[in-house]
Amino acid sequence: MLSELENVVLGVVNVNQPCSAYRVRMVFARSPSRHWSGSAGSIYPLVRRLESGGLLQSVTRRGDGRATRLYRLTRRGRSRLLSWLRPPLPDGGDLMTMDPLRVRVRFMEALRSEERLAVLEDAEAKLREKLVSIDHEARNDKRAGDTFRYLSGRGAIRSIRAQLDWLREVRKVLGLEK
Amino acid sequence: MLSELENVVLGVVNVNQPCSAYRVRMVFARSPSRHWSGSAGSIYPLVRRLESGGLLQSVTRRGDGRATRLYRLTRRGRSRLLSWLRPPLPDGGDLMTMDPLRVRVRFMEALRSEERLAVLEDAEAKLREKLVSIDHEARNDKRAGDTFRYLSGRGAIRSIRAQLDWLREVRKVLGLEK
DNA sequence: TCCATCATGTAAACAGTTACATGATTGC
DNA sequence: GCAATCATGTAACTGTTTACATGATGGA
Repeated sequence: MLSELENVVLGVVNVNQPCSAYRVRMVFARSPSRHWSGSAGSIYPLVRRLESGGLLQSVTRRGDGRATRLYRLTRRGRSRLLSWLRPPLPDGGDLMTMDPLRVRVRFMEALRSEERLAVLEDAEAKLREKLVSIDHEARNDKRAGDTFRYLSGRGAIRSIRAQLDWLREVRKVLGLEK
Repeated sequence: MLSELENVVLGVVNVNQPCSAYRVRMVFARSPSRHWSGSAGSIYPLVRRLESGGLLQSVTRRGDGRATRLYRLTRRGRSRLLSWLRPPLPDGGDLMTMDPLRVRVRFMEALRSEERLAVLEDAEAKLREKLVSIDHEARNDKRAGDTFRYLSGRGAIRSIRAQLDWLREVRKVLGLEK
């Protein structure tokens, strides 16, 4: 079984073929989510692993002096990607997102009322800011015709909006409305 | 700096004081999210670590034959919990959730149209099922007056509903409406 | 008496991060 | 000539999981 990151890397290479490990790193580095850092220490060993497992193949671009390895999916690599993508999806528990804000609110009882309000306001400000930048990106993706990147961005937008709406519900229930 | 799990354990102990490591494990095991398993291998060394770091203190319940360690937060433990809870929150990028469904849709281009539909339908069914069980729990928490557990559950509900709404948008954009 | 649950722990493995290290290419 | 970016890699560490191992308690 491949890890989630390994499957995602297969997906990234598939979309950017032929694709250097460095480019894979940049995809993660520029991603709005910081879930995977795309650090050299994770990506280079990982693509090597996928190559020696027969899921990726590479050609080394020479002549221009620098040795850049460009990866492509093998047929086996492609069918691995497809079987990860296709149903059955992981079950409901693994499909649930983990929200660091939600876990804080779970334990927020320990705070005084004004501190609770401060947390909620800080969260709201940070989420709103993020929402703006992701919305920008999504509009660009739409304009560029990158449908699947656009749809993924739309998911992120809806998720953040849900967090924002929930924050107002939390305020209301805790009697912290402005 | 404590890890996210260490902070959450501090929160769990705080809410259930005096609290055995086993009970902490059960909180994770029964959680609808599978983000942390609460495995013995993570929890027992972790609480020991927090104890030797002066954030938890324990009394060993004897006399009834079994040796159960019951933990409480020390003053330092409590102030650590509070400083994790209080602003400033981690920035927007870390506040974003990572959604395994969203990353699959990002790469779904590789699938044929019927397969895409099958993925979306599978996701919808699994999320709906999860929604029902979390909604039950949230109602129980509300009835029991467990406000913060209730609010956290409400966050999960809103998050799943957002995923469900997004799934319909994905269908629409991809021309896969029933 | 037996099974589920409560209860504690360890060893090995695994995934990923941080920090370090090197060097070529492109544009100013 | 210099800085930013492209490009590849390793070593040490951290956090967590899986699998194993043990034993007491409470109820059918």
